[in-house]
Amino acid sequence: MKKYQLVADKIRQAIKKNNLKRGDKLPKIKDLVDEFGVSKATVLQALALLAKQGTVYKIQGSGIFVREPADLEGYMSLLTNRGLTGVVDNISTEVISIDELDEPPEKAKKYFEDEDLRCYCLKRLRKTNDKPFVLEESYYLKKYVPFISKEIAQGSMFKYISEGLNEEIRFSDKFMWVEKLNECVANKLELKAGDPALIVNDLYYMGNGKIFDVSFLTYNYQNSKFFDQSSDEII
Amino acid sequence: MKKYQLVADKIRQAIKKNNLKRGDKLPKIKDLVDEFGVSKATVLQALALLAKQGTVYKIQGSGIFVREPADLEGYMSLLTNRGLTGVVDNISTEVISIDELDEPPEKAKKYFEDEDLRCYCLKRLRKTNDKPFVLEESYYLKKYVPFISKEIAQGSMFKYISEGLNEEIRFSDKFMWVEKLNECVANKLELKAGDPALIVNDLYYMGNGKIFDVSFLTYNYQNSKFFDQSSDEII
DNA sequence: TAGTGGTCTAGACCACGGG
DNA sequence: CCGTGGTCTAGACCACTAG
Repeated sequence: MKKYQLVADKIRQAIKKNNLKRGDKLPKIKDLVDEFGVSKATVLQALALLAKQGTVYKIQGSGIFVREPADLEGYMSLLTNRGLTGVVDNISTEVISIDELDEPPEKAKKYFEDEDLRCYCLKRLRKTNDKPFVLEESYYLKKYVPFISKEIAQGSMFKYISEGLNEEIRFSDKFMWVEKLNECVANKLELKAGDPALIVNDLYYMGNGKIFDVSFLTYNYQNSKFFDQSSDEII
Repeated sequence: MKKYQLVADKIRQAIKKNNLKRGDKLPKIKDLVDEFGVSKATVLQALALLAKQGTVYKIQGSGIFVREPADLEGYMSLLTNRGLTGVVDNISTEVISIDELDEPPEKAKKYFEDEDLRCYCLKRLRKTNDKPFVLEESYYLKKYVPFISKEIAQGSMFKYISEGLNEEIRFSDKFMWVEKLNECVANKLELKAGDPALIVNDLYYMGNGKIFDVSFLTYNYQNSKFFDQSSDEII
């Protein structure tokens, strides 16, 4: 565990413990430096991490403040590459199919840059409180994800990749649009043909810069809403 | 202009000038330090900025590489708080109405934390290549945005606020969902009642942590698609 | 004008990737 | 093993906020 992550965790805990709310002030940087016995740069890194996650913001000449989202109940983060966490409760997963392909269909193939295009095609329906909210169609290169079983697919693929395979997801590209559902997809999502849906096309990159996963997510418009907290801080 | 911004600009220019493509390698950090005559920390800050903008990525023990989005033609960034830039061309704006209110409607009012709730309500229809792609309904607190004219609203509100009013937009919360359009909104977007739309509810914060703008954007599903590039780098 | 965050330096040492 | 990025330190000085 890196020092700045530890410091970030401690600050997060302190916010929770002291029940600090949006706009409440944190100790000044110098105090954090003394309290945690680290250098200013390390505290700044920790604060950068927290700022990126939407937990705090800094005002030059004034202080560090808690930035708490008004109310995220039921909203899910579109943007962190960490799967679904926290705000969406009672998630269950129905594995529809796991196929092994010599190469993915064109819509996914065009993004991969490896020669060896053998891949898994995984289709899942994910539910929250028994209501379907997203239909997933994912293509994983076997080169990076050599094995997927139904049991694995039942859980978090992110967790499996990072912990089970010890591969790191470093960044992602997302393409999003809205369209009308066709009957087949609509049925799976318990909607009707012509109903609206948000489509998210995700490209996930390994630590080496190669795409290992191309996914297409179709969200049920009635059971999914999203949030994002952005900040212009770098450090 | 800060040093790390200058360094970031120079690196960006070098990528362009040398026609570097996705996966191409940049000089190592030590060389960038020497070339620009700054410290390692400054180069790291510049690279953090570029990483955040999706321009580069680093691989420990290997190097710094160009991260170029495959093809962003026609896609717009949902996430930068900088208005619409670059990828969407030929933008025109039709100002529908500018009203002065003693307080905003409840859906916007609930987010503001100031006592003085006098505000402008600005409605605009934005088009790309003469096709409507988003209907905007924005509430600006007069305390922070004391004046809006039709001429101003015709241009970029972001530019007006940052350059004209010299106020800084520091961060934002976004809430997003998909719904079916009602007839009135559909007409403005040249769609039909019941057609799908992406709704984005934006909260924009000033440098002092106060919300000054609450906006509701309704996107035409046929004329708008979005992208986001994320990375887990902090610095 | 005091207090607080922002930028920058110079350099030490760690950790990972790839030949 | 070497080259490269990652983390961390200690401290100087700048820039902004607010009373």
